[in-house]
Amino acid sequence: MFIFAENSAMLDKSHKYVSCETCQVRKDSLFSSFCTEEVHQLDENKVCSFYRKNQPLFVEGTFSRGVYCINDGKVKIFTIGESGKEQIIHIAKEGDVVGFKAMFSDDPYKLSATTLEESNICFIKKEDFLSHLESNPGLLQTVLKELSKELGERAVFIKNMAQKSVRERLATILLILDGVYKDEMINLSREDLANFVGTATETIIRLLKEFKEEQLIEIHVRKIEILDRKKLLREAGS
Amino acid sequence: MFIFAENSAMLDKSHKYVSCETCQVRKDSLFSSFCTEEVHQLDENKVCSFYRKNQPLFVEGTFSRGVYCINDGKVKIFTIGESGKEQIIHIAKEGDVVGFKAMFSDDPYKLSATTLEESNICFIKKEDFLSHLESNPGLLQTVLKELSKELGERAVFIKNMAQKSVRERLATILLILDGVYKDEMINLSREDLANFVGTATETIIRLLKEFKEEQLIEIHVRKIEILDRKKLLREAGS
DNA sequence: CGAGCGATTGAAAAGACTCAACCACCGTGG
DNA sequence: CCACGGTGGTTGAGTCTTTTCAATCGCTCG
Repeated sequence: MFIFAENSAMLDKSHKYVSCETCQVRKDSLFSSFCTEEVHQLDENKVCSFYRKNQPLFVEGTFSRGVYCINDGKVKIFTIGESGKEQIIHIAKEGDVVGFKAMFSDDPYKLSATTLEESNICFIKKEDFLSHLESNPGLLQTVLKELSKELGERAVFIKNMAQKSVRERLATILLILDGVYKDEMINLSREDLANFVGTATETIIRLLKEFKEEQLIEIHVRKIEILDRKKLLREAGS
Repeated sequence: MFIFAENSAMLDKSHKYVSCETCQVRKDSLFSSFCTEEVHQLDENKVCSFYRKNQPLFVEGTFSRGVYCINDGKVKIFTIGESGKEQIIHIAKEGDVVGFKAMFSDDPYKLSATTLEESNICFIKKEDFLSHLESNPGLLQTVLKELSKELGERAVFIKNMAQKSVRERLATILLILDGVYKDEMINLSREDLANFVGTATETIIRLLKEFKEEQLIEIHVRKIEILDRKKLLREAGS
């Protein structure tokens, strides 16, 4: 059923204007602390857009004009290496607010963001976001917390990259993705997976096959189903 | 002359109480925007301590009680992997303020900090720091900027770990250390170097030998002198 | 003087990468 | 309706970097 969902109209997405008042994901977002009045202001000034798969939100080297609030869909955050190879740093999902880190310095984006699937994403102008930040101590608190959380996550990421084998890293990343994709199955190209794990796509394919043979995962063409989280965690070596 | 400095009294350090008013490194620190009154307050409440080599400032898993302002010395920031191996994330130097990231969440430290050499370090209590943060928008600005800068640095670090060879990574790290140690020579154990580069100490030794043979560096027992920054940058592949 | 730690070297083994070829699926256009 | 081209996925084989393990060395400290 999962497997064929893609072929049905069930999961088709299209442009829809989402009001912040009724937005289901807002309560988990940076803006969870907003009062009715603030939500209304947010709603007035945002711009809600539909993105197809593989459309960029922003590109490293350019300057921030505002933040992106993901209402629905997934976005990869990555940077490009010398050789042109992407390194994915993070996958953002519904409820995540993306691109606000670059707003606190006058430096250009150090990362790029591109949709991984069809997505509905709202844009909030830099000045609006900053003015909310000034007037709402709760938002500031949340932002500081988020920044510090991400710093911690990246330290762990660095450690994983530095100390774990590719096999362990793949297991780790699959578990992270399991959290991102929640009730859906993981749906990433082999190349994106490789660019997240930091390895070659061939290696990813071979290791996925191993995991499949060991009954840790099931592969449905492009989608990956986690069968045994406990064993996978053991494989991840942490 | 450099080489023998260690044996003379010239570089010996000892405890000294540094007044924030006259502190030479404050102007480059988080507290650069402070007015006379604020500097005075800072001075009143800080505690200045002398640390020998290899003393911890804080340990991952414990809770933050305040921030550490390095007046003199170097501090490694690291996390411990499953196998017990350290992964160094950052080396902090004079003027750096360390440990304030953990203060914005209620989570324990995710990183540890330990001195790499004899150091003079001031401690500012959490409540004092936070109260300055509330009353001084300039400090908040600086903190946000710093957080976003570090997030960017860690993304680059991840990319380097994921995409570069050990040799390239060593070159990269040597250049970073060159910036940290400025006019001094790099002075780290092979093991610390390995834990920064993310490799085995034997590999570090072999690669340092190669770099030495290629006239990129000179090795004075434990200290490393950079001879050719341009070539090293080329080796670093960026 | 002996213990012990950090640095060094050598040799063998393993993990991962590269390259090249091939396959499978999908949408297009004739 | 089918051949075509393109993209993404898969496989195999050979190569190379890096790791691991074991042994040695040199220096410092008690």
